[in-house]
Amino acid sequence: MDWEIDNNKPIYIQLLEQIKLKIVSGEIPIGSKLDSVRALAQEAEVNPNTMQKALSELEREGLVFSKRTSGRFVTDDKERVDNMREDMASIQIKLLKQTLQKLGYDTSEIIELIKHNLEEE
Amino acid sequence: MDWEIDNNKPIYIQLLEQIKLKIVSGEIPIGSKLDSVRALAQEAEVNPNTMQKALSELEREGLVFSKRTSGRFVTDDKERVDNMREDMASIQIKLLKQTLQKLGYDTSEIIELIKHNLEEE
Amino acid sequence: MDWEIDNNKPIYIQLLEQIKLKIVSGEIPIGSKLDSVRALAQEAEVNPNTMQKALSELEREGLVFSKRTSGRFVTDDKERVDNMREDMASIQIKLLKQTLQKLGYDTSEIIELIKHNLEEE
Amino acid sequence: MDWEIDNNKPIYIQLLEQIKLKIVSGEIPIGSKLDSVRALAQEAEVNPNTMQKALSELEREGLVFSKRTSGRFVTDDKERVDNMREDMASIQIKLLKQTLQKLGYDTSEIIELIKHNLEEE
DNA sequence: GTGGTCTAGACCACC
DNA sequence: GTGGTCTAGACCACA
Repeated sequence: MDWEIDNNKPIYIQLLEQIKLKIVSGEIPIGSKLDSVRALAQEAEVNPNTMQKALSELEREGLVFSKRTSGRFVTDDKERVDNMREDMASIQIKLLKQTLQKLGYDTSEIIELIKHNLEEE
Repeated sequence: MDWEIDNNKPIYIQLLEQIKLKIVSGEIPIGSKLDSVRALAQEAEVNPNTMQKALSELEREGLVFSKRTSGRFVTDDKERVDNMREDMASIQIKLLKQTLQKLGYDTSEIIELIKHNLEEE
Repeated sequence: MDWEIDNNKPIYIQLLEQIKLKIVSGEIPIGSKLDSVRALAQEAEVNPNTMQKALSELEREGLVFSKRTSGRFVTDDKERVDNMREDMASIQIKLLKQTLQKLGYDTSEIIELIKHNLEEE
Repeated sequence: MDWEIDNNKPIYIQLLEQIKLKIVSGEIPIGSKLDSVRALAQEAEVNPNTMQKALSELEREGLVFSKRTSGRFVTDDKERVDNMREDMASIQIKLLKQTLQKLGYDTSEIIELIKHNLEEE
């Protein structure tokens, strides 16, 4: 697992987001066991408390659950994960649309812009 | 000018972004005079210092300049504003692309998704 | 750290300049940790906000970066610091040259003048 | 007379400095009559009050004097002007020396630097 | 009246 | 404890 941490956002949020992305994208399969907090923390070079906070948050969101003694697991609720993936995509796209509209682009221009930007490189 | 402030981001950043959007979208015309710091602060119901900070940032970005005793003005450099508009759009689109890729969508899926989401509503 | 504040310039600019000088001259080593905003402010006998403003500027210039909870550090980019040192010197010299030219001295006179003034004392 | 005004310094200071330079450099000859405040203000595109302030200041410094009804004149005290020219040069050079020393250059390095910078271009 | 600076003091999230 | 943000209120030079 590769981690990218910068100083502009709370670290635990960054951890949270990156784990979340890996779960919904399937890079971390549903039902699989996560490494220990300590191991993850070491890997990401953060304080274990910080990693702990990220995981607790994921638990709150239902993406992850812990079995008392055997560790933490990714939820095995495929539907939930799939929905989340679609929702995240949909939300991002709508936010983009909003922003571009505020910038004064109309719908047809937006489509043009996106095509142009997606194609290049 | 209408202001929307929430608690998820520093206020001065939100002010900054909203003014910026209005400038690049043309809602505030290039070369025009802005209201005084105090007036804007009152309108947005924030402390004058906070508004000042937002405007200073805009000044750093070259979107705005101040004449010490006669007020603050939007730059009259049309090209700069236009470029900034395009850049902002382009950056947003690329960020979306990145996020969707991290979510595991490939380029053709991304295009499908966007079409689907833009058309609805 | 010794501070010299007068009333001819904004305080935060003076703080900024003095810290900058100490960094580029190596008096404050690259990569080292700065005292906390509060400590520095107390030392310089200014309001913490004023010191904060000075440090934020330095951060904008890339000479310093902050880790939100562990403090502020001098950049460890030696090249950047060295370049800045050279640039600052070069700029000062060119400004001097300009001024002396405006005073009506030609290049050879300028060299004479400088020699004369540098040697004495 | 060509004027360069920016927004980073008090305008009257900029006017003052530019007139002063032109007097000590001889561009405006000693004993000569200055244009009227109104004419100068128009030329420099500033408020007459501002130009007035600059000239008053020059008067205080003894570089300029006014004859009740016939206008303002540059002092005809050649020695004073010459001294001022030399002093200004000398002060600038000493300031440069100080700055470079604070940047950590020793005297021989300073000479090298200056040679290098003066020769180029 | 304008932008700009400064202080004092408070609060917050983060680690 | 750290940096960061925000408010309230004051003062200044400039035009």
